[in-house]
Amino acid sequence: MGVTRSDLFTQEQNEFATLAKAFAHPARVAILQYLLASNKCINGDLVSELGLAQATISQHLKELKNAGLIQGNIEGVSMSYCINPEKWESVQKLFNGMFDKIQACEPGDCC
Amino acid sequence: MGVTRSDLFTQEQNEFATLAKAFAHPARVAILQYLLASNKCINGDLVSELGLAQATISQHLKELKNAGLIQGNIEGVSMSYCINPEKWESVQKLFNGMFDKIQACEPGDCC
DNA sequence: AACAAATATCGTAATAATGCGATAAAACGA
DNA sequence: TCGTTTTATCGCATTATTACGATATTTGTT
Repeated sequence: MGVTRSDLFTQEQNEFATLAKAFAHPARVAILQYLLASNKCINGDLVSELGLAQATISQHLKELKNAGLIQGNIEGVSMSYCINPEKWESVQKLFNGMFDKIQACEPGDCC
Repeated sequence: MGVTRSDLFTQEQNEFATLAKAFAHPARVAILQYLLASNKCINGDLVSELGLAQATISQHLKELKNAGLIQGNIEGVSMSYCINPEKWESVQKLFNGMFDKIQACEPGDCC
């Protein structure tokens, strides 16, 4: 008990939930917004930008990387992170595939 | 330690993260897809549809309701849940506001 | 009123997520 | 090589999430 029953759901449902989980923390949202605003970015900026400890930010960056939303390159002594454009576009399509499924309500059918 | 530092982030970032958290479980994704597919819906359908216990589904429905994504009406002895269309639309706009922020990469700027 | 059906809530156990200090690892310059 | 800077990982404490049986609540029926 206490463990998510991924086996009960479709691959798409699990994938959607996993991506949503990557968005489900304000620090990660802030990181993504920062990367979106400045195409070029190094991790050090984030430590001074957000009020969290370096270890915490590194952990959030790892999760975003695991989700495929960002990618990192070694830039000399520091690290350069940016959005993964292909993944970003596919995620937008996945989410809009969900959002667009809503249909007009017939009066009486809806609550 | 161990508690999310919501005070460090903007209201928009916290709101975005909270909504994403509502999507961040395959059972809730499945529930939303079911509600999107059938405009009319009662809770009992979901218990037989998904493989989870009644108490668990009721809990997920509560979270979706708290997030404002769905709304429930008493329908005789049972309960009728459906998507909240206004909220749904505003969430789509919020997410696309994020997704659309990506800009074309100048070669050399990106990693 | 008594019963049945459908949901919600409670209590509890297990797992996941969050935050951060300490430390390791990697890359550059003197 | 040694020291500096930057990032990643480890270990731990704390809080949040998930699941479900048991029970309470609500509504309609007889």
